[in-house]
Amino acid sequence: MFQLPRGTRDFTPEETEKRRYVEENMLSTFKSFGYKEIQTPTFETLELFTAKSGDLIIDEIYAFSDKGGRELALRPELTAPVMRFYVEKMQMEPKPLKLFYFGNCFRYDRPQKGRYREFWQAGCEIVGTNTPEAYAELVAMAYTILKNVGLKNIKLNIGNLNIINSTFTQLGLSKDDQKKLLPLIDKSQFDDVFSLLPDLGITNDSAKKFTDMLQTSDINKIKEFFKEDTPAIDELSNMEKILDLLKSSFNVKDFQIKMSIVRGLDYYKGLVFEIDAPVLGAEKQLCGGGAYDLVTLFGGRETPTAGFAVGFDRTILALETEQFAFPSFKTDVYIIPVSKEMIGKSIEIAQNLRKEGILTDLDLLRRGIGKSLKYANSKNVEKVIIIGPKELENDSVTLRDMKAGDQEVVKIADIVSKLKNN
RNA sequence: GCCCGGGUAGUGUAGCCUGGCAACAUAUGGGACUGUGGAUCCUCUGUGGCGGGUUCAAAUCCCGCCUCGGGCCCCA
Repeated sequence: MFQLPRGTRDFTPEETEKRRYVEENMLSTFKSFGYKEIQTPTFETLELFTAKSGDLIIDEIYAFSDKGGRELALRPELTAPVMRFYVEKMQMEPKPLKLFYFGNCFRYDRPQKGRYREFWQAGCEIVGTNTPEAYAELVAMAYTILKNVGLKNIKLNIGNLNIINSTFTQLGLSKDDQKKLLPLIDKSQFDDVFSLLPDLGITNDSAKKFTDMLQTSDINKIKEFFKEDTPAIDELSNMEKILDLLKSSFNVKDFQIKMSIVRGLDYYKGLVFEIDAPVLGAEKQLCGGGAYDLVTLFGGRETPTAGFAVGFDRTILALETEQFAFPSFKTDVYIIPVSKEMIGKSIEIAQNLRKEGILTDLDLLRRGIGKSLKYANSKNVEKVIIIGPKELENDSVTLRDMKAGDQEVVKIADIVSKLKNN
């Protein structure tokens, strides 16, 4: 017996149908916002990812050498590949450039619910604009994607790294000090932040104002923290515009300002946001994104970029936890030949139905009618066509409605119209 | 990488503590039923995650590993 590799999964027909439904739903939302889908390879050069995220992450990357000695890696995420693609081949495309993707990614991590070694991400990047309306649209689209697939209970949090950085500057905190604070802020351990600040030379009063600011969702309170002429004021008014547009024009109202969003890496600039599904427990983040700069890191001409990624597997889990009613995908018709002699004619009829776009299955086990009906029933097929010599003499078949339990004799020429009318 | 809890036919479970023929339900194939389903009955097939130890004897006790899950770490 062989076993699945740790952290990977098989998907049954039912699961695959669910996943395909959600995938198509997500992709159509991207498209509705004018985004175009792209694809990149499953593996890339290892340095693409280490350049972006540092050598540390190599522990969590599926890295390998190929037979030519090239250092390669299964992609752990898709932003870097998309930006590589952009810098290599798409820099001259008209702006803004709106790209989305859907694909599997790989991380060597301890698996648990909502975290797998092979997982799927849907996401997008927008290149060449940093207007408030572009960012508001980005956030609204992330929110809309999750709402459109049918999630009821999600939480959208919006922050801004430039503003956080300005607070550090204003408080006169060194890079080292910031490194101590950021993990605590990220984990919302504000009491620990507060008690650490005096050690870094911050007065109790400032420390209080700082930790209050981190926890407020009132943008005016955040403004009060800053002196009039700091760059943060511009960033704040930008953020205010984004939030206004979200609320009044995109009609996305249930979000929170959360200044304590830090996100992992330092190529994020300005806007950051996250969407959680509280039902999921420990691994509850469904979506994360923001503005970032990878283009210059990858050798391209400087241009604003922003994007987000949605955890596809977690979205499915959240839908299941919320007991979402996934549509069922049934076979429309099951054809039963009553005897061996009827098989040829049955196949012929099946083929005609298939040409008409009717999902048609056919008995392939030469089973009796009773068993065949039982099978059709267990597969939730709605209609059964029974093909036997009696009806065939009049160019007819028996069409049986499995739900109602009644049946009628129908001319072969009329089957399609009969089926389509129901 | 750390702590904790699981793993018994395809699926869901019992038995484990206190070692003694592996059980039940359901599903699958065949049949009762040679032209009519969901019911009923009969029947075939299919089981201890893997490896080692203790023992006359291991699903059961012990050890290691694999794997799933809860919580950490991390989360690009």
